[in-house]
Amino acid sequence: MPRPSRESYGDQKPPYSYISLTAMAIWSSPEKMLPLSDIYRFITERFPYYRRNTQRWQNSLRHNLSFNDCFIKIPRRPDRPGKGAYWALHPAALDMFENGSLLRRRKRFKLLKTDKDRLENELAALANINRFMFAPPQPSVPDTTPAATHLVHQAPGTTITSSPVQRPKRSFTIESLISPDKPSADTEDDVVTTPVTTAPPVAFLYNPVAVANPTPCYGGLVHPTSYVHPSLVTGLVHPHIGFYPQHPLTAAEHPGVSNVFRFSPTLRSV
DNA sequence: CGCTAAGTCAATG
DNA sequence: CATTGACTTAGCG
Repeated sequence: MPRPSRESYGDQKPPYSYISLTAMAIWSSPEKMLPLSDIYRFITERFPYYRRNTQRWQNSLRHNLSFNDCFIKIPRRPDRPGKGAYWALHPAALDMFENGSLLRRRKRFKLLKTDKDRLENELAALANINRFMFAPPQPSVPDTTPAATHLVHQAPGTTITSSPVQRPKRSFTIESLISPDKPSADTEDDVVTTPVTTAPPVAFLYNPVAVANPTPCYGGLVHPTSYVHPSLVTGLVHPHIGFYPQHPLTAAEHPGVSNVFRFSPTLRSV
């Protein structure tokens, strides 16, 4: 035996809840988001216990994904093969297990209805953008070089109803759980160092925790974990979606889609 | 022990 | 694959 390698619980049930397991899987991925199938794979590869009764626990796990606000479903980019959406962690839920058991959180992570609705709107809009961005003609994926050329445009009536989501807490504990397997010089320690920027950053990272490195955008860099004021947002950057300049989508042309470009109070720095 | 998070079963899109 | 509900099980203060 070369080495035990994995956190070998053998065939014994690991001391983690489905939520913990799922969070680990998602967090271990480069993009911080995974399709269901990959979440399954992560779990079965690491924990032999879950190689049996798959029907049962996978059903439960799915139940968790839908039921818990800490998981957000992000539409798959049409130009990526595979089925099902991607699942990510809600940025505000990263400290879910902090000073708590991995078997049972102290409290359930629940979004305020208002915040939940907003998120839903944004994600719905995201799906719309996908359709239009990857329309029939040809999939011009503006992934690598954004080249945005549009001015800041504060959406009319963009009220920043900053709900009292105080999160001055720490980072993630899941991180350490999966580290033995993943050296990744991923997230540095300089997290949280760049709160509210006042200058150049002009893009809004839809899923701030999804990208390992700062994403170059029009006008400067935006740290994945930084808060970007809505008035500075000219487009949207998402690791899975690419860059979307605000221009092509005006409230007028695409009613109901404009709010994609508004900053969501629920997605502040972590 | 009580509270409530977590897990199960299963119907329904 | 995803959502939901009704119900059971079980962590933890």
